[in-house]
Amino acid sequence: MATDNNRFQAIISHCKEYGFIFPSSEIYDGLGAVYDYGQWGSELKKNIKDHWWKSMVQMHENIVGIDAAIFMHPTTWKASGHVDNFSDPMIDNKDSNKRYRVDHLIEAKADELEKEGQQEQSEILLKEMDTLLAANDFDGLKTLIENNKINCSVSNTCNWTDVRQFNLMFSTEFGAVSSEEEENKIYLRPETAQGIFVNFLNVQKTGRMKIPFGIAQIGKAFRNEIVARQFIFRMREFEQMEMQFFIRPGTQKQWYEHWKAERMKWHLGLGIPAEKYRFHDHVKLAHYADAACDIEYDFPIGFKEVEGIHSRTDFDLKNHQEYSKKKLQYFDNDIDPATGKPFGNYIPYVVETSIGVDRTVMMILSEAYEEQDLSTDEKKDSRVVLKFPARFAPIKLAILPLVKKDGLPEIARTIMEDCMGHFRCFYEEKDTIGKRYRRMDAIGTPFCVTVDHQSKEDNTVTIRYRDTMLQERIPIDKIREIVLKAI
RNA sequence: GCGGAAGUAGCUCACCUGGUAGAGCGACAGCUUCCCAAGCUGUAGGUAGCGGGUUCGAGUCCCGUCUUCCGCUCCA
Repeated sequence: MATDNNRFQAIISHCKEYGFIFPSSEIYDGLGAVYDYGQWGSELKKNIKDHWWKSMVQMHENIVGIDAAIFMHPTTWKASGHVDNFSDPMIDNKDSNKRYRVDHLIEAKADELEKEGQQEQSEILLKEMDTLLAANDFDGLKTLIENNKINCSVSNTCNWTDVRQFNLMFSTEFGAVSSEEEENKIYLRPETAQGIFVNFLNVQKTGRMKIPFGIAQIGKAFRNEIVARQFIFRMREFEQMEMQFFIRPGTQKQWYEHWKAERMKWHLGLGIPAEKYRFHDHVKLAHYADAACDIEYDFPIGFKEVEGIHSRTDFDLKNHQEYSKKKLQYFDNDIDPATGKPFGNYIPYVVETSIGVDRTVMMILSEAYEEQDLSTDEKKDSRVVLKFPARFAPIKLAILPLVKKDGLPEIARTIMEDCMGHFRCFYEEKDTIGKRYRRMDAIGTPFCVTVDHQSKEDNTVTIRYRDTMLQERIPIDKIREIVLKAI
């Protein structure tokens, strides 16, 4: 793992040095677990998103996309379970460094008291806890723990930190006038999915969508992380590409398996070998799921989750229906072969595929990054090359006059004019040709064409391939076609 | 959160036991060059993370602080 970690660090350095990814607000010492995409990183990321969108939306007649706002009505997060499940006061034991939810800790003590026959004591304890929790009285909660001599089960001591609130969600104030009032508080979405659920009927009706159908979305989400490390793998502000697939109740198992297989096919289609992937089935399921798994990729830091496939049941739509008092149901006219009657009215079940954009970027980078030793007997030589699939490369084509005189730049410029409207090109006339090739390797440009004196005679150039470093002579008017075919 | 290490030019690093900062690469300008980095000339770039202390004098010693990396913990 030690060398793998070096590889991981090398990739991070390379990303910064070659304009892919910078730490956020670096001139102010950075902002924890937030990163900015630079000139080439943003191109790479955009290409990945475009590819996903194309394969999920464009290639499926029954899937459409939306772009919901990041701000949502606060009740959304009550309905989704995010408020209740992820904003509990926590406390750490200083000796064992074990972290507990305060309510769990106290409830366990109450259970214990009850078992010992101290029914009354137990009830008093729980009642006090409820009062303090309702009042957000953290000092009081700590005192309660200490007074009742509640020990950590690992260290068996009562040496506790202060009670702190763990907030999964970022909150902000809605409205220009600042106020202490709670009702002005709204959250930055911690997942994009809810924007799809609250628009379920809008899309279904206006798009005349028939079950089974999907709604896709690419967008930012925000979560406070307990530990924030590992580069862009775990960020506070991140981007998701997800699709919620609405289905008949009872068919969830079959669709879950379908999307598991489909999504893995997509991953293998990136040119990444199968042994770099594995499924990881969730044993402990989130509050909304009846089956869930991750697709994990073998990063330099080990196998880690890139994508999640969840069978979310009707949890979300059912809760939104309850909280909003609006019917979120689908009328299914199709005939059920089992009964000979229409399926009728129901809240659809949902299978979700959710892939992290930033994690995919990191996966593509990890897969592409290669340090090569090109030494011969005469001379030591090496290069760093990013072997991106051509469709993801930030720059598709570099156009290089061999020397910057004798009319060569002029010819190169006409090639530039011809190609720049079709894909990202880069023109460069500085330095020796070898140096320019290597610079392009470092940012993963798949093709370089070089204009030389022969170009003036017969309108040909040499095209040089990034991965093999081989060159061949091609007519100038074929360049565009060759690159377009590859991307 | 705890423990360890490190923070000097864009990058990698040097300055040994305190005396007012240097190299290579890179960048830029030019020369040379007819196909794979490290040929020649020139230029720019650092108040040594930040704050304080000791000292005649600190990058170099001491304290604090911030950031990063490694390990443990945590991971909804």
